[in-house]
Amino acid sequence: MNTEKPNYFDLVYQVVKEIPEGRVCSYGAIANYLGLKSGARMVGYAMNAAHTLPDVPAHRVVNRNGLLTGKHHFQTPTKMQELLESEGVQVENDQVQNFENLFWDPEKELGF
DNA sequence: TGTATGACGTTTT
DNA sequence: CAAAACGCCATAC
Repeated sequence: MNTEKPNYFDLVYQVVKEIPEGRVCSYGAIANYLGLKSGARMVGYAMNAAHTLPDVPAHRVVNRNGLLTGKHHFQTPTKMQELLESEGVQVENDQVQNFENLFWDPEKELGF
């Protein structure tokens, strides 16, 4: 009984909102956690809509390379890096340093 | 109503 | 090894 369609956007918001401060996550990781194996695009696009939501730290979500691909969609292209650095995440050349260490895995952190 | 595109990632050529 | 195409679903025009 699943007459309602899976609102991927909402699911993404829930996970992103659970990302602790000073941590970063990747689109694919969220997509994988939600079952969107190849729907990483949806996660990124969801972030675009997430802009209207205050509890969705999209700046903590980066691509698989740890690159701030979506920085250009923020209030200012540098805002994303500013926010990350403000939380303790070192960013250089639009790339998250120590990305592996700061990586926040939903399945792992949430204790799937 | 249909086409085009998008904050990615994986797979194949 | 590198580059290109595909897949996924929703929004925009």
